[in-house]
Amino acid sequence: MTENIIFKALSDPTRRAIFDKLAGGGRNATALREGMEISQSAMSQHLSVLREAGLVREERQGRYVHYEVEPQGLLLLIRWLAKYRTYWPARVDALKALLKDMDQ
Amino acid sequence: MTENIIFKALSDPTRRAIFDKLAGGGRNATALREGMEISQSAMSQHLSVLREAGLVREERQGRYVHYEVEPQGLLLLIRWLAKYRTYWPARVDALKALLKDMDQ
DNA sequence: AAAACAAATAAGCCGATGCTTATATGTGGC
DNA sequence: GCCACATATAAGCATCGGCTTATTTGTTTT
Repeated sequence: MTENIIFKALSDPTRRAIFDKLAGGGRNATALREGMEISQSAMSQHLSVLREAGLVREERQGRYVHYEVEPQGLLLLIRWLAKYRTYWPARVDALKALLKDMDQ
Repeated sequence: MTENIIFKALSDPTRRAIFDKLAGGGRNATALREGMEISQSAMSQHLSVLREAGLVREERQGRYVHYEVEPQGLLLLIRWLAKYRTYWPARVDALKALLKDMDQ
């Protein structure tokens, strides 16, 4: 689960869209395809890449496979970004929201 | 300067290494190459990609071109990550350090 | 002006990547 | 067992991406 695999996995917009959908709630591959104009095979391959990168976890449930975001998945990316926090813009909405979330 | 261009730019390990070097201090392309076993042309092309992604800024200084990290560059990546903060592991060293930095 | 050096660009090569279609594997219901 | 459905995998194709070499552009020095 190297940093590089994660960046590669997230470098494709379709995979980021899939990840985003999963972040809104775990579901199976068929449900993921809804409204996405993507073949069954392509979806399966994308999910495989996301899983290899540790961004997604899967669990078989009967004849479906349930996918969901792996909470540890973004860790390396967070660490990578944190290395450069001297370069983060000082006042960023996202940061403020993040702070509010964490400050407890 | 779309999100996608940034992810693509950072998906290459050589470019992340270049960015990392620049984060340690701005310098020109020749200096960047030191200890990196990369051709002049390849370096120039990588820097071009980083610049297009808004991660790096350049300024001509005589016959050298000085490159440095563009402070706004990581903004979109930060925003992207912040979207998924419900999935961030609660106790992360990087986060704690970040908090300490920001909480003032 | 000419030579020397820094960087950018052009063109081509080749491996990586995302897609397609076709087929295989897994699982539940009849 | 057999069929239907969910997902994975194989194989091939087209495009993309990072590299190379060669050349061009820009700037300083003499």
